[in-house]
Amino acid sequence: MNSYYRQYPKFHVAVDCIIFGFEQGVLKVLLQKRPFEPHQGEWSLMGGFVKDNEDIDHAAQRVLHQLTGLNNIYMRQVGAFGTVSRDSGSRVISIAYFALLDIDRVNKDLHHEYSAYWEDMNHLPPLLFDHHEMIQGALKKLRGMISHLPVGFQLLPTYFTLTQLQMLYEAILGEKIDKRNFRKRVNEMAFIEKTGEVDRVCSKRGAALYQFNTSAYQQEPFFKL
Amino acid sequence: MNSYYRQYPKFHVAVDCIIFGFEQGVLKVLLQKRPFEPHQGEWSLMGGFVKDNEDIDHAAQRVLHQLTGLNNIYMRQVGAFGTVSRDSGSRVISIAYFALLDIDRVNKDLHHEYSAYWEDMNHLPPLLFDHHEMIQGALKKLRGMISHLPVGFQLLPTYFTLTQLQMLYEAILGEKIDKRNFRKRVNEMAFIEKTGEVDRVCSKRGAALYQFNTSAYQQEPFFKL
DNA sequence: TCAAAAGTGTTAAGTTTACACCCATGA
DNA sequence: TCATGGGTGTAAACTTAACACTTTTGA
Repeated sequence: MNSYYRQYPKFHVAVDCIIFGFEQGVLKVLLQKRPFEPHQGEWSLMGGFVKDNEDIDHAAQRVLHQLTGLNNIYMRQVGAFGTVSRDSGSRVISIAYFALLDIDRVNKDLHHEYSAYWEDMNHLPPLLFDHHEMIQGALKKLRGMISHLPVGFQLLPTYFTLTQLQMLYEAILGEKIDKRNFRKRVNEMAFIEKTGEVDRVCSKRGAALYQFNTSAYQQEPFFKL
Repeated sequence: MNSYYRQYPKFHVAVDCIIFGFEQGVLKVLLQKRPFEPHQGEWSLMGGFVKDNEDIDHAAQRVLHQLTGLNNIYMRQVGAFGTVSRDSGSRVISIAYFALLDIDRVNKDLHHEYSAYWEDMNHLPPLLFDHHEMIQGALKKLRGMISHLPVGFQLLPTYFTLTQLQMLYEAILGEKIDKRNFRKRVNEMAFIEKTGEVDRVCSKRGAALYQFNTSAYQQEPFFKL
C-alpha cells in the first residue's frame, strides 16, 4: 500500500439492498429478520459486507443473489449512508442499492432460508438503523426514473396487461392515473408491443398481453409518461 | 467492536468534492494539482479521507472548508465510487459530493496554497482516476435539481440580475433559454424579489438587482422553471 | 343476468414556444 | 451617436386533464 494512505483509518463497508417487487397492485420490499447480533430478529434490509477485491456494485449483486438466486438483476445505487453511529455494532459505512425484479421469479424456499418476506411498502414495520431512510431514498429515486426510463418492466413478468402496468405506475407514484390517458400514452410508445396473447386469469373478458421490446426502445431512449 | 463484524475487511474511505462556481457566464469547477504520490501533480478533485468518529457528510464539509475557508456550504452527495482499482495507490472507496458556492466568497490565497484553480466545465483537463465520472454525475444531479429547487442561488451573490440568473441556468442546463419566457416565469416566483437596487457594473443602462427570499420560498417549496 | 374488468375519443383548459422592438446609458 | 445590455406582450402550437359508456364472459 502507498505510504501516504497508511496513516488514515479504515472502515467496514457494507451494502444494503432495497429489493422491490410488485404483486396484486401493491409495491413490496423484501425484508428479513436480522440473523445475527446486535439486534438479531429485527426487521432489516438484506445486506452484507464488501469484500477485498470486490467492486461495491458487485457486492450488491452478490447479496441479492444469495437471497434470491437471481443474477443480472436491475440494480442502481441509492447512495452512501455514513453517520458515525448508524450501526450500533460498530462503525459501518453502508451503500444502499435498490433492485427491481419480477416477484414470481424468486424461489420461495431460498428466501425462507433467510427469513425473508415481502412486505407492503405502504405498511412497513419498524426497521433497523437507518434502513427506513434507505427505502425512502430508493423510492424517491425510482419515482424520479419511472416516468422517463422503462424500468417498470423489470418489476413485471415478460407478458403483462395494461391494467397491470397502470397499477404498477400508480403504486410507484402513489397516485391514481386516468385509464384512457394512460393507455393513449402507452400506445404511442413503440417499445411496448401487443403480443396477440390474451390473459384470462385476472379478467373474465380477457386482457391483451403486452411485452417490452428492448431493441425498439434503443430507437427512442426517453419518454414522458 | 461486535464480534460478528470482526471477520470482515476494512477499507479506506474518502470523500471527493466537486466544487461548482459560476463566473462570467461559465460554470466552473475547482480543481487541484494533487499534492502527494501517486500521481502527484495531476489534476484532481479536492478530496480527503474520512476520519474515525466523523460522519461522511461532515468529512465533505471539512475538506471543502480546508480549501475555501467556508462553512455551511450547500453540499449534496453524488454517490459512492467503489471499483476495486479506481485508486492506483490502494483500495479506496470514495464518496463524491458536490458543493455550490459563490465564487467571489472564496479567498484566493487559501486556494492557491492548495494549487487549486477554477476550471471551465466545458474545457476540463484530463483528471485523475474516476474524477471525471464523478463530475459528470454531479452535473447530472445538479441539472435534475435546478428546475425544481432553488439551488441556483447558492452559486450567485446575494444580489443578482436576471441576466446573470438566466446565464446561470443556461450554463447548467447547457442550452439557450428565451429571455422573455425566462423573465415571465421568474416573475411568477414570489421568492425572487426585486430589491430596488440597480447594478451598473455589467450594463450601461443599469439592471435591476434581485434577491432570493428563503422564507417566501417556504410557502411554495417547488416550482417548474 | 349480473358483476367485473377491458376497451375506447373528444373537448376544454392550460402550458409552452416563438418571436422583435424600444430604452437608457457610458464611451 | 452608437454600441451594449435591459426590458417588455401576444398569438399559435402543443400538451394535459377531465370525462362515461359499451363489451365480453364466468360465476
